[in-house]
Amino acid sequence: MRVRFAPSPTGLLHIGGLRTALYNFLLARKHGGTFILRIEDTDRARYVAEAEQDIIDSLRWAGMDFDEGPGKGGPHAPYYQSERGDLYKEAAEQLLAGVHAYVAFDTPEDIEAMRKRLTTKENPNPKYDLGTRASMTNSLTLSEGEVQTRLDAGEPHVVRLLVPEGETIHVQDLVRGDVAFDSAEVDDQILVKSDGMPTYHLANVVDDHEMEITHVIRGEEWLSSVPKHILLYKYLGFEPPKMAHLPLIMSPTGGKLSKRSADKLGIPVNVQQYRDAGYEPEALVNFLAFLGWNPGTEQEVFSMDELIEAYTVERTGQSGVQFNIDKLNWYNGQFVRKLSADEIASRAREAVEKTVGPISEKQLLAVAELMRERLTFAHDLADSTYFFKDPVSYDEAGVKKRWKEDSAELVRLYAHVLEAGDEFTEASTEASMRDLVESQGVGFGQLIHPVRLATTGTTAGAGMFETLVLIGKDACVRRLLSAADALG
RNA sequence: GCCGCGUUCGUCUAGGGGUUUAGGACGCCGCCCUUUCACGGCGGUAACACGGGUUCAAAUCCCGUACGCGGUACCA
Repeated sequence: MRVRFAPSPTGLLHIGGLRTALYNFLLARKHGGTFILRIEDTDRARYVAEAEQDIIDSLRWAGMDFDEGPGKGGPHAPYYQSERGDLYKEAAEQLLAGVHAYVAFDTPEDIEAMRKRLTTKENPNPKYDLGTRASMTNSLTLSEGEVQTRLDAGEPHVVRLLVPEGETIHVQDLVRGDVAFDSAEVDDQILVKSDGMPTYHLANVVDDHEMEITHVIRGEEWLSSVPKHILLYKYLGFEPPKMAHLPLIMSPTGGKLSKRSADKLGIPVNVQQYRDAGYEPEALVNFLAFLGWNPGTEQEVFSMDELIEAYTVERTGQSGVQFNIDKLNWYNGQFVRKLSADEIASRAREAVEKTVGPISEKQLLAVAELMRERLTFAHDLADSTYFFKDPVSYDEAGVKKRWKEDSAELVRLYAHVLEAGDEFTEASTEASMRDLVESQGVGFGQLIHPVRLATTGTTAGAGMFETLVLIGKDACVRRLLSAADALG
């Protein structure tokens, strides 16, 4: 089994692309097959130089190493379509020789004029097909000599697929079953552009055959191109690979998840943005795997190895799926909690130091250990600045709810008790608080809530006494006293 | 317009003739745990697009309609 991920380097890798790569990767790993990366850089106008490195980095980050491809080589190198021109040229010549393709000299203006002439309400997109090819300038309408003369003169031309008449073209799609197309609906696709580069359709068919690809898994946007590919496989004498067309990822507001629509909703689309936002790669992978696929069990959280084990193409869904960032975030929390305190600390360090300045490894580790259950992202640690700095303000709603008439007095008393004590441990801080409330004849809550407010500035957090110990005796006393002054 | 694909809770989905008072997950709400917040546990909210057929029986099969998505490029 050999599968490929074949992106076009026109921009940063999109999560839809990552999901396509993932399904290919899972299939290959499950069956001990080969996962190939091929760069489809035949569109010189849309080429983006940084894109290739981004694709490679993103795949590695996500834990999907490829077996053959750029920088890695392999038996079918090179893995750039721009460097495989001879193969496409040869194929085009073979098609021309078998009269399954023809040369066309029409200029873009000619085609534009033809379309304008033929456009009606019923036919808003006239095609260059078996209905119109006879009225155009090509090797089907020109004499052999005339064609040769133009070719010799170096006249710009393209090579087009000669689509047959009256055929029904079938595809056995792994996720959709039998899909049939009438050849009358298929246009005479350009196979070789006037700059000599192949179009996707030709290059893709030639490469998939030459690289011995057995399974093509790609987005549904390709389904309507399949009849062209089937024809090419047939005319070239190639065996078509098995195909699976994936449901598209849609925006939460409907429509496809484009860069623009996502930006508007504040949803990242590029893998790099997820990486920068602090997502765990396993979480993104798990989430993406479940966007259009499910294992048929009730397990939701999967490691990459478990996904490989569980994956089957047959369980792929058929309808478009909406992107849901809440679920992704939930997955992220699941994976963050699986991390060691050490890993959480190293991921959070940059964000924490950015808000509170340099801190010791020991301290950061202790905070990570204490707060881990409360995190959605590792860098959420940076939100709890009170572990490192005195609070500069107190949560307004919290003060209103928890800070009573007697709070300042009680907090001061507690500060004095802590200051006088020899010990400063979870046990000692709790014991002195319990003693104090008893001697003052007040409820436990009347002290602990104001103490939390005074020492952290918030009403939420980990266990109070563990938190106090981490903050440290001097800082606790100082904070209690200054809060008592500030809040009265 | 034409062609192709699709349509089960708000979202991701299970279920593919009787097992279903349609199951799970996210979200939301409530309760429990608890000094708080989270985690966790328990419970709740909420769906078979519509209309015809086939059948003893349809979410499940067939047809139609509606709606959504994709394609209709010398882009991939």
